[in-house]
Amino acid sequence: MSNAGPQRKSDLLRRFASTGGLDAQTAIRRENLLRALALIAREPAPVTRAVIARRTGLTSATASSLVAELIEFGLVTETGPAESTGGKRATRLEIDTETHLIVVAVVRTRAIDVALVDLAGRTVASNRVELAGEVEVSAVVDAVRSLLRAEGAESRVLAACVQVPGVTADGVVVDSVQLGWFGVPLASLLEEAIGAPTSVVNDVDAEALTEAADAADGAIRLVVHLGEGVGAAVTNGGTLMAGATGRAGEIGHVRVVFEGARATCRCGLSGCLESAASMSAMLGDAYTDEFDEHDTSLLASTAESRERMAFGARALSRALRIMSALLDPQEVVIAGAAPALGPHFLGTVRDEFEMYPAKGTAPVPIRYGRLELGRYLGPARSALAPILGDALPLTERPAAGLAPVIGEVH
Amino acid sequence: MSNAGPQRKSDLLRRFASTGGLDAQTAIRRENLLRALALIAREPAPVTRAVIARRTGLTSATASSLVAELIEFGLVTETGPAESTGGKRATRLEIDTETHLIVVAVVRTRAIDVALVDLAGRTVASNRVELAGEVEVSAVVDAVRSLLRAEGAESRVLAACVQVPGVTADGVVVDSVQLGWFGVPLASLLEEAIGAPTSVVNDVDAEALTEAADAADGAIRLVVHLGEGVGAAVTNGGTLMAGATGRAGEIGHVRVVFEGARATCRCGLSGCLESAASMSAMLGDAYTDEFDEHDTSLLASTAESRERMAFGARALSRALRIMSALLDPQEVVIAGAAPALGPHFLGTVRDEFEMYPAKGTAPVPIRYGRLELGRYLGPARSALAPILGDALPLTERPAAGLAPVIGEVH
DNA sequence: CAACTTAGTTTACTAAGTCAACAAAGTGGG
DNA sequence: CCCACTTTGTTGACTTAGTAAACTAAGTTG
Repeated sequence: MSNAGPQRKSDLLRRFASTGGLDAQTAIRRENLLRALALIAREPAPVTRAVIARRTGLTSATASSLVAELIEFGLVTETGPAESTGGKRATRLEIDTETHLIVVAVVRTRAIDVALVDLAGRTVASNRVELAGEVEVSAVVDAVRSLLRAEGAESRVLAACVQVPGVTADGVVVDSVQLGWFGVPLASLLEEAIGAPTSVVNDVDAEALTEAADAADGAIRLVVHLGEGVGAAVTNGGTLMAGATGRAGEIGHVRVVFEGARATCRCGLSGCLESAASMSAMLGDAYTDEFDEHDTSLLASTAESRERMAFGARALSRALRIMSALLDPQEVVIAGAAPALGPHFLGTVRDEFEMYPAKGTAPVPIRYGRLELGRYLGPARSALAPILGDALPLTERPAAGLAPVIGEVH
Repeated sequence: MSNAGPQRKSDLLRRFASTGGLDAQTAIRRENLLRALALIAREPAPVTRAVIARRTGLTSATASSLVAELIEFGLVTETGPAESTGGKRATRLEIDTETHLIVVAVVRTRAIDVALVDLAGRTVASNRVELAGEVEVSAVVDAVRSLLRAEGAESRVLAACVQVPGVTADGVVVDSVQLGWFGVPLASLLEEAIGAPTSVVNDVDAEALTEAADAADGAIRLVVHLGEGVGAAVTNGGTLMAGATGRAGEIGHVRVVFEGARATCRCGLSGCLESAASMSAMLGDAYTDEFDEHDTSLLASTAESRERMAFGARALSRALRIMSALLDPQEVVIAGAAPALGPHFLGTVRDEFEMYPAKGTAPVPIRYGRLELGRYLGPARSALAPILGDALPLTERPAAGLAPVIGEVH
């Protein structure tokens, strides 16, 4: 780290931040830099300058020049020589995890989690601030500032993202009933406080992006979130399909049960997917906002709860059949708190799904969301998206034995 | 037309045909050429070099150079001066309809339609060849050759597309039960015969592309095709979403009717969407392969047929509710032979759709496919896609009073 | 150890942008 | 009516970032 952080960072932002007014020449250079970066980040085998040249079709001279710039920016480092393949040994390239950090803040109704994530996706520091009453916007800024100061990382922040429950658009929390926030320009507030570009993301979208982390270009993935309600998201490559009015995925109140609908849904109608397949519908009072996804003790304890889950699985698979026939996705992910329902529920959904195999459709793997990926990857990816697109998958597992520091920070 | 066709054409193909081995510099030039071309084709107001410079953010020097090249290629022409806006009068630019032509062949079970379409989307010549027995591959080549000779247009063909019923992939008719063709490399056969790049497209996909003709970037459209079966397609901007295994849109045999399913579907199961909402299911024997979409005489004549249509509308709207909640599309298009079902059917679908408005979703316009756009636009767009992307919308209406020449050509 | 391979850099060249000056052809006020 | 001002489009000098090919560096293998 010969070159100081802030210097390097502003160069980087100038090169990558798509402020619209990019001229054509720098745009293509940006494209090539990102292609090289994506290769280094995603390829399982060691990547060298020669590999970049071969895989991108660029000349080795260009590959060298791209790598030089990526190293200059603190995005990539050389990590010793690779084995020879019959000639001079190549120099391994890896993502630089020492220079830049991503700030992630997850705002919940009773707590704020703040984390620092490196460019490989490892959580290098985290902290939870418990909250007494309502969530104030300033509490988010304070929580972030505290952790940065504690880690001495103020100058290493490349980008930040705040995850909130509710409707978000363009850095603004448009409508969050859970937090009581309406029209809060959260991104610009935090941006001013920490001096790094900040994005704001919805919790369901963040989760879908986490699941789509290693997506190849053009891969379609259908993510269904089960929580208090039911939502869905479609990811195309590494990006979300937002829909014409930004309301794609609102499948919770679509009617799927036409006979034997249990009760009226909170929306006023009956037979909604949500009233059958949400966590609340299946677990009743056992499911709360602070539900622990790893606790499976409450499940399937009574005949009634088993029956509820079977009913929910049936309703869910109905919706899944249509959606997956339409999109022919790579896979279907059932995320949110659903993994806590255990293998039996997933099995039931699969069985129901395959009970009516639609002619002409391909079999689709259905799996649970990967809780072990950690909750910070989706927002971290969102933070980087405006700068580096989805070049960095951030799929590295969290470092073993790193327990989050729980407690107040002032 | 000072510069002869073939010369110009090969230059054009060299510049645009994405043979993969494009180097980075020519790639960006290609991009800019297409941006300029798309502006000229799509903008309602007259486009000039100055407009291109302003809208693309490129300098006026670059805009001039781009336009010069487009004119050289026979894609654009100057059409007189525009009004002054306080200074020198600009030169209007329009798509050149005199130089290049697109060949479209539509293969049906008993006839082949061939058409020549100009770059504005106008059908400038067409012919139908009625067939006695089975459709031979050579008949397609002959039909195209005949029309080209009759019009003296052999050297003006920029690209071609053949539309066939059945499964197609990469220029090959993989499986067409209707034609009895399996693994026919149709594209390369015709390409050799006429010396222009040729693509092969499925009829449902072609239709969806026609409907998405004027799509803005990133616009999501859901097109449902009603014919002998039921299929769907999702278009994102001007391109089709194919799915992980190329089987997106196969919603015909998804179960949507759970109570009171009429009969077993031809797939062996019951309650399929197709068994309720296909044209065959709703019209019975009145619907055949050679159904005339403009003939509405058979419809709703009996109480039973009215009831069948209502049942079909209900089943269809169930599927539509989920799909549109998931994708939040700009609009839903009911295409295929459906427009022949008249306004009453569409009204029923809309009513059923809106009967259970899912909370959180946006209202979606549902409309019939636009038969008046003509059947050649989708394939024509597919023909150009490998060369010009979707720069040219081809949305011009067919020239009034141009009746297709019906009869044998030898 | 010589011959071959592979990695990566250096140098000359090229494509295609930007910038700024300028010519061409209009409009409009005194 | 003429001169100042606008707008369009072109021309030429300069810049960015690519390619191609020669070259250096550092290995492996017969």
